[in-house]
Amino acid sequence: MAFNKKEEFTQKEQDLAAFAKAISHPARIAILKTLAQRNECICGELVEILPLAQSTVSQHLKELKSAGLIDGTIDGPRSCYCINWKAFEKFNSEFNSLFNNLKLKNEKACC
Amino acid sequence: MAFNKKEEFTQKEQDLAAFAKAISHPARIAILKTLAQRNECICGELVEILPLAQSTVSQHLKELKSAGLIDGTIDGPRSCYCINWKAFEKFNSEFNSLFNNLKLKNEKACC
DNA sequence: TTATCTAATCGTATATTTGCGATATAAGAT
DNA sequence: ATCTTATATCGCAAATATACGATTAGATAA
Repeated sequence: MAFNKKEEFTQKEQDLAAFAKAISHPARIAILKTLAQRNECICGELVEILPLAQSTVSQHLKELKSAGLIDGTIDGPRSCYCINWKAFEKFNSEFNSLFNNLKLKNEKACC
Repeated sequence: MAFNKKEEFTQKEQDLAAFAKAISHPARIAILKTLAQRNECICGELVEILPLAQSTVSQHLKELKSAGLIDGTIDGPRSCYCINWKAFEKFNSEFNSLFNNLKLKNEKACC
């Protein structure tokens, strides 16, 4: 691959893609689902729930955090995570404005 | 990496992740956006719009098609693509049932 | 202090993705 | 039949992602 061409696209396209990339692994979906149900969750609980090693879970949490989908705070020797609902709202509204709004106009059959 | 552990998760988690993976690149977002606006589109038009080589665009189209997000038919020497809105509906409803419904109950502040 | 417990990071192996040029295929035009 | 034209596929190189064990760092307990 000569070069990464991602910067050649619009910021909205990159943002949507980045959010989608963050939720593009079942382990991260499972993490978010758990956080959504419990409102907050300790890292160790997630390690017990998921069929993955502690280091791998930690890596997935790091990705979700750096993508802005979750927040985390250190609580003594452990780490507490929760969902950043604002990021989900932003994704939802951009996804809708891009696809769901257009859908209403264009649902006629095609190829 | 010893093994790919994706099959260890639920089917819903895998389906959501697969859809997200399909839209996790700005080029594929741009393709879908164009198809949503025009209802259908010839491959060559997409190649002109995107800052990518023809072979790369073709590859992205293949991924979108095998993920079920678009349909394509051969029209003489060219290929016509359009969005499969059903796939978007399914993603939307699963995404909402997983996150947006829970959000209403759990929006209190946390970590 | 030393020991323990929790979580993050490092190092590494392997798998997958991204991208392009070159080639193949298939339909239409000459 | 040959020449375009449009698209798909192949083959390769480089970049990223996935996963784990080992190690490190930080807080509490003994």
